[in-house]
Amino acid sequence: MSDNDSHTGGTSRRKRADAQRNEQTLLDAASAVFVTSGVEAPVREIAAKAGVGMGTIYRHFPTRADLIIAVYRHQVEACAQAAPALLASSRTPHAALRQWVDLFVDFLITKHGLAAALQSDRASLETLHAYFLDRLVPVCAALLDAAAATGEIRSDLDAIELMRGVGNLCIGGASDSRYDARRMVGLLIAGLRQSDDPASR
Amino acid sequence: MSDNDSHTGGTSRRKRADAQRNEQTLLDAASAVFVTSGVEAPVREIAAKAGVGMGTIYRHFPTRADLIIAVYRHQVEACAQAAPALLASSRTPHAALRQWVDLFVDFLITKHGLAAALQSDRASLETLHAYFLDRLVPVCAALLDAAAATGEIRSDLDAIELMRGVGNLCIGGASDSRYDARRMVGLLIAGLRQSDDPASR
DNA sequence: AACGATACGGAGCGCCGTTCCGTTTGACAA
DNA sequence: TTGTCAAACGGAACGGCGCTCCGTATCGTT
Repeated sequence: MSDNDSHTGGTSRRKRADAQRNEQTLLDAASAVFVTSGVEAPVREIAAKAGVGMGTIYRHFPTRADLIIAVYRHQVEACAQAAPALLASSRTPHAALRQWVDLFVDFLITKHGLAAALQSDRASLETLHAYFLDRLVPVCAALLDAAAATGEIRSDLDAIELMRGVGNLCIGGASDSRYDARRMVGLLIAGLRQSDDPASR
Repeated sequence: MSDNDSHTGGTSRRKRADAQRNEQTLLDAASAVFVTSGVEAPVREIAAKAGVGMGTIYRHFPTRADLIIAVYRHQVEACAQAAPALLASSRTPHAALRQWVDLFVDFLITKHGLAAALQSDRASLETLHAYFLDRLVPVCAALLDAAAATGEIRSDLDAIELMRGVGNLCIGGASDSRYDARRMVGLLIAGLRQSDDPASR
């Protein structure tokens, strides 16, 4: 629709060469800055690192969310596509769910501040929110449904809620030796198990 | 200790009346603004609500953390002091722990943005961090130890870690019908149980 | 070579936290 | 009551930030 399509009206206008170069330069710069300063790094810092002006960065990525999404799209995609394989290779759906959540957690805690950005209700980040949810919630839901079908876990929990919980647990998970996000998420997933133990209630 | 004592050095200087009034006015204003705009509300908004200048608010509460602490001190204290009673009245230490965490969660999710502020690593909020941890971690540790002593729960978890996990889960817990922080925390606490079920591992 | 269309750069605006200092006010002694 | 001064006040001002806007430069085509 709004894409610069290469077929409507024949071989129409393609994106200019310098624009393509700048987009890639910006992605590389943002990726580097996100590592050192987190995803909330000043826009000016990214622009400076890329050696471009403020206008350029906003033209390519109108909101910070667009930039973050572009930088991490590949890894999110990989995470999403790993689910079916895990489900097929694991002994139980619950094990597959656990492994998949591990992948997601690894991704989140290595991206400084991303988990926090994901949970933030800042309006400028709603696109980010939507992207992650749209892409990963169905994947998570499939794993959840499979595990619920075998009776391994309770079935009264939405994928959205679980993902938000996992995302929340990953906030501040890096660079703090007193907090291990992986362990907390492990607890959460363990708590998900259907318990026949009457003492639990 | 740090109070303006009325005896040291005889009847020495007491705090001026207008200063006392302004401090109370500021606490009331901040309390109101925190409800409507969250704990990250602009300082100017609080000053305006109280009808004082910028200088006044910073003189009474040098950092935002000081203000937040002053506003919520009573409730934190109540939460801390509830623990022994719960431990005495509950049938098991785990039940006491669950009830106490419920209290803590109720407190966090009703204060718009407080949970997020607690986890933020902004340097200006380190006082807030320290206050909550100093006050509540020992309380939580006592409950945790009691439950571990009976073998009800695993014993390899620090109170700090649990509290951070619970705090994290409460982020964004209000005003979002798709996410129930209480339920997530319930899962976490359930996952804490010592499981003799071999299928869990 | 000439000319649109496209993209670029950075000055500028508004918001925010924080500081700083000239002015006002309350408390106490004379 | 009045005088005095430390204490407290208020808000202008500064630096940093996100974001916009438009004059300028560059690309790709004729």
